[in-house]
Parts: sequence; C-alpha cells; structure tokens
Amino acid sequence: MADKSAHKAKTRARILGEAAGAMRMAGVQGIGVSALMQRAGLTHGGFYAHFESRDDLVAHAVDRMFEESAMILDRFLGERPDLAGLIDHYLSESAYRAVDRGCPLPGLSGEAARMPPDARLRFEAGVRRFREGIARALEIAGRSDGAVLAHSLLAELVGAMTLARAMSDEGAALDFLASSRDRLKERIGLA
Amino acid sequence: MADKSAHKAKTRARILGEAAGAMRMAGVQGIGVSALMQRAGLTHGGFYAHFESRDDLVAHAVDRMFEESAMILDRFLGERPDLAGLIDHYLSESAYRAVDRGCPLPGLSGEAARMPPDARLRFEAGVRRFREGIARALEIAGRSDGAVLAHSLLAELVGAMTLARAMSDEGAALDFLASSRDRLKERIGLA
DNA sequence: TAATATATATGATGGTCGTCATATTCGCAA
DNA sequence: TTGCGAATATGACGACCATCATATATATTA
Repeated sequence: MADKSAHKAKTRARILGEAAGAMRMAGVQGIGVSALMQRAGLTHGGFYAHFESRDDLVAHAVDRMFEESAMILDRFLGERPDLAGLIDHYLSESAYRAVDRGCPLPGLSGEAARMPPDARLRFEAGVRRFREGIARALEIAGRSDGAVLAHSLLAELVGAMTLARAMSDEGAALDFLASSRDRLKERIGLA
Repeated sequence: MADKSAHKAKTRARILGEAAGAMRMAGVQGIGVSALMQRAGLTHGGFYAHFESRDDLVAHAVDRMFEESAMILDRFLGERPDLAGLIDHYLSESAYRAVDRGCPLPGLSGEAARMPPDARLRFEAGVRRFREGIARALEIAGRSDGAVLAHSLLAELVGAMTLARAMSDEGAALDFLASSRDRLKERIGLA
C-alpha cells in the first residue's frame, strides 16, 4: 500500500513536471489536459485522480516552477549573496535557451493577471520571494535603498530576458543579453 | 460602390480595433473569432470576408496596436525628444489601467515567440522602432552609448509595467511604478 | 492461487474553436 | 418598382477542449 501511494505520488510529480515545462513554453493556456497526460506517458482519463481540476493543476504547476528555480536562487541570494553571479546566470545564454526549465517570470508575468486565482496567488508569492531575496542581498552589500532598488533590478532582469526571447534573431538576442548583464552589474557597482 | 467599400473598410477597422483591444487584455489566444465579431456588433460568419484567417487577423491587430501608440511615442521621441516625459507617461497610473489601449509590450512580449509568424514579424518591428526612438533621443541628449542604454531602459520600462500588472495589490503596483519612474529618470540624469 | 484495493485506460458528454457553404439583407442602378 | 451586387447572417462541419462514469489492469495480501 505504501508502494502504491508512492507510485501515485511519483506519477503526480511527473505530470506536474511536464505541466511546469510545457506551460513555460506554451503559456498557461497553451497545453491541454490530454496533450499533457500524453507527455507524461499516460492517457487523459487518469488526470482527475491526481488533480481536482485543470485550475488546480495550474496552481500546483506554478509552485513547481518556482521550486525548480529556488535552489539556484538560494545559491546566489542565500547565506553569501552574489548579485553579479545572479545577473550573469539569469541573463546567460543557457538560461535564454532553457525556456521550459528556467525562471517563469519572463514567460508568464504578462499572463499572471488572467491566471486562475490560486495560480496567481502562488505566482505573486514566487515573485515576492525573488524580489525580497534581491533586496536582502543589496542591503547586505551595504545599499540602504535595497528594497527600492530590488524592484528596479528585477524589472530590468525580467524585461531583458522577455525582450530577448521575443527576438527571432538569436544573435541579436544574445548581444542584448550580454549588454544587459554589463549594464546591470554596473548599476550595482560590481562591473 | 464607393460607399459600399468605405463601409466595409470601416467595419474591418472596427473589427481590428476590437481585436487589438481584446488581445491586449486576454492575450493573442484569449479571444475567439465569434466573441470578437460579437464585440464588433456582428456575427461570426462575416469574419472571413474581412480576413483570410485568424492568423491574418492577429498580424494586422498587432500592427494596429503599435499604430495606436505611435502618436504618443512620436510626441516623446520625435522632433524634440523628452525622455523624462516618456518615462512618466509610460509608467503612469493611467497607462497601468489602460491595458487594452496602451503599449502592447508588457502584455504580449512573453507571447511573441509563439505568435503566428507574420504577427511576430510585425511585433518585432514595433519593438525595434520603439528602441530606436529611445536610442535616438539619448544620443540627441548627448549620450554616446545611446544604442546600448536604450536596450536597458526599454527592458526596465517593459519589465516594470509587466510586473506591476502582475500584482493583485493595486496600491503596491502603483508604488512600484512610482519608484520605477524615479529610478529610471535618475539613470538618465534627469531626476 | 484467489481476493482486494488502487492506478490507469476507455469512451462519452456537452461546449467551444476556426472555417466555410449557403442564405439573407440592404443600398444603389435602371 | 425591379433587379443586381456587395456586406453580413445562419447554420453546419470536424477538431479539440475539460470533465466524468465506468471498465480494466496491476500489485499486494491472504
């Protein structure tokens, strides 16, 4: 019996992982229940054994997205904050390419206002944690205006990746990211 | 006959206007053909007398969105550029509220990569014009690094409005916008 | 091996989507 | 007034959507 529910939990986690990936790629509305279950190697019918509704899935998928980036965030904003490292990582070429595994903000912020209510709550909580981590790092680095500056840095980080991904010229996008990294590090006096 | 085709052109323009508004609110995928035609006071069937397909509509609707903001952009980035004015306007409370009539970048950039090809081309063209206008204004103001700085300012403008609209606490969103305005004007030495 | 509990599959429901063939309405010309 | 052509409406098509009732498979326990 323990084995059974362990298996079910693993299946649920697999569905959530696929949802978190697919929704970052295609948007929250961009993947349907049956396509999602197929990605997880299942058929559509079993879905409601794992989730109350599609909205319930979306809420947990949003959580999952932030959990996936929590470890990386903790590395740069944890005990010994490294804002320059965060900037370099957040706007790196590999982050640019890992649409389905990276930070959900560039792809989904524009959609946040029309997410199902639970999903939106969780999304906002994720944004808040990110912003507070940056603010804390800035204050540890001796900036008295950490809270305000954190908003501004987060806006530029998210805006830069969003606009880079909107460009179809990949070279131009990568140049844009490189110059954004320089500019941001310059702004916090770490160039 | 001239009257007839003038009428048809007006109808088409009305459909496009509704589409440009609705898609900024609900996303490109968020409004269907029949709901759109209903908004325009018509029924769904006549749609294909005006557009080849839904993708064709999306492409022209994107153009329409940028046309709607072209006049305002020209006011701040035209003959006599006023970057501080642009920042104050772009991140104003009224812009924050006019989701369906304002700049399409905050709402749709995250969706750009999955727009139909024609629509994406037009979206990118709109972004480029915006960015080049900022770059030109910066250079007129005597900044030698205008092209690079323009990327950065645009990223923060778009990121700030995107994140503000993602917040469900309206007061917090407006505070965020106010501090973003200050920060941006400070960055270009116009505080 | 047989019985049971649980996870997943099958298949159907009603709804909405984009698309199109066809019918209708309407304004101008004769 | 009658007829014509263009603009719009009606209604239908197949595809997909979220959801659910029911059937099947699978694994553990007896």
